[in-house]
Amino acid sequence: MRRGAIQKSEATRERIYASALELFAEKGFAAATMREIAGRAGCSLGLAYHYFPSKDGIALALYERLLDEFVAAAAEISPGPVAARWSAAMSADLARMAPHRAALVGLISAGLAPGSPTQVLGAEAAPIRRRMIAAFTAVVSGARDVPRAIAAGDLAVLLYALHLLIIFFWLQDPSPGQRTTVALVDFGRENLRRLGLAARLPGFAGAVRRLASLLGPVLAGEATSVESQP
Amino acid sequence: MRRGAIQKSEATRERIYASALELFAEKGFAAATMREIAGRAGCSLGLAYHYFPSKDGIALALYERLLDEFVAAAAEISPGPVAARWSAAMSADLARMAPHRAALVGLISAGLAPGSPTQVLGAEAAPIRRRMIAAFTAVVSGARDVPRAIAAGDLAVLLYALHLLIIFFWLQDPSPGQRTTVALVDFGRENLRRLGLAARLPGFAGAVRRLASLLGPVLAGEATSVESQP
DNA sequence: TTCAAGAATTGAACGCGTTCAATTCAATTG
DNA sequence: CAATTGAATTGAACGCGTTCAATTCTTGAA
Repeated sequence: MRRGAIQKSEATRERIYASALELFAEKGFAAATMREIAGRAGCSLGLAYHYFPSKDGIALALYERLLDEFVAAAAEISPGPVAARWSAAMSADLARMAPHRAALVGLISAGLAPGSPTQVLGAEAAPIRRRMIAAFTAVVSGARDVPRAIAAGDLAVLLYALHLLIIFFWLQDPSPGQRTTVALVDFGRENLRRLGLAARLPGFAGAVRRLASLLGPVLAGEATSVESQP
Repeated sequence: MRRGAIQKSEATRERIYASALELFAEKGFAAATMREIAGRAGCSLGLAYHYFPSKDGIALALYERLLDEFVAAAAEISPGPVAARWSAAMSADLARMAPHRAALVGLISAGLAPGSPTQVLGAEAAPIRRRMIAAFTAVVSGARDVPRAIAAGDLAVLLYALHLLIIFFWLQDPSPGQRTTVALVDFGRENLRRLGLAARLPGFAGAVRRLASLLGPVLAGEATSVESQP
């Protein structure tokens, strides 16, 4: 096997991937069948399984591309207040994901089943979650207006949790064009803008630290194993 | 057909329901097969589908029982501060759901697929969501310490949204005994206790109203249809 | 040119959730 | 006591995602 063959197999893989994304968008994740995906790609059913481990796996490949784009885009956001940087990152992410809503719904649905390799809070997806937290740390660190009382790492954990919530909501948002989700991002930006004021309130910084300490280990994938109690 | 037959068919239905719950708990929702459920109930596969529309439908029947219990329990909570009433409702709900985590994971997973009758934010589940909002309205109304600036209906919508979030998190919570979720409820109670102070801050009451106005229509199932734009 | 080796590709098969025409059964009616 | 009616029940069948032994194709070495 040589250069030509590698390109050919890569092209086949790409054809399967592309026809899958088309069908997911056309008829939804569940209604798109692997046989139809293979058929449109001009190959047999078995070959689709040679290139992808499962139907979910195709959606996962899409998600990983989007993840890379998110991380790259987060590093490029122009300096400014956290509120502006966060909302820029979220808006751009939603825009990138918009054409793939159906595929991502399928992924999330599979990602809730325990034992699945794509489980959202599962051990196998921990590296993905850590990359996202790192990306949000970059978003926070590039801002000058984050109060001293609030650790950048804590804020990054909370913004990632908020990101997860907003994506979940967006996938289900029944409003036309998902405009409620857009309004939710606006709402988040307005309130993030008041972070400096809020941080002066007694108890606020402590609450942020506490919430981050609860969610952080779960999201980063630490201390999630069940210890035996004597 | 008379009394005796009705009782017999009800008993059959209950046998299928019970063996399904057993198997969900034993091996998880996905690994429990309809053939095995029917087999343990001592009937044929087809009969299970005579009594339940689908595998998800069995989990939905469980959820509806839990919903009834939640509504009834919410009405029985002793008077006191909102924080205490909310945390009592949540703790009791988690305790009731604990034995059925696996079944509920299956339900939630199905409830994210668009077009499914069990879709969490879908039109068909709107009556269920309205009942939950009504139950939370009762929780709020039974408290004397809710600030005037915050409408009971708005707070109920937000507490229901928080309930959904906490249940979602609980279903995925990898910490032993889901202790992180318990800590999250404690955290919520502590912060709800400060609602009176927070309500005095400029902008807080407005933010509550705004968020409730965004989430309310989606949760209550209003204005979710796509209007044609001229 | 021949050949062995490994990649690319196939399609039959499995168990799953689900459907449905057919059958059995029990109870009311004439 | 049949006859009838409708519910309770069955099991074969369908299409799905997935697996895998078998086959074809490609390529570098002899």
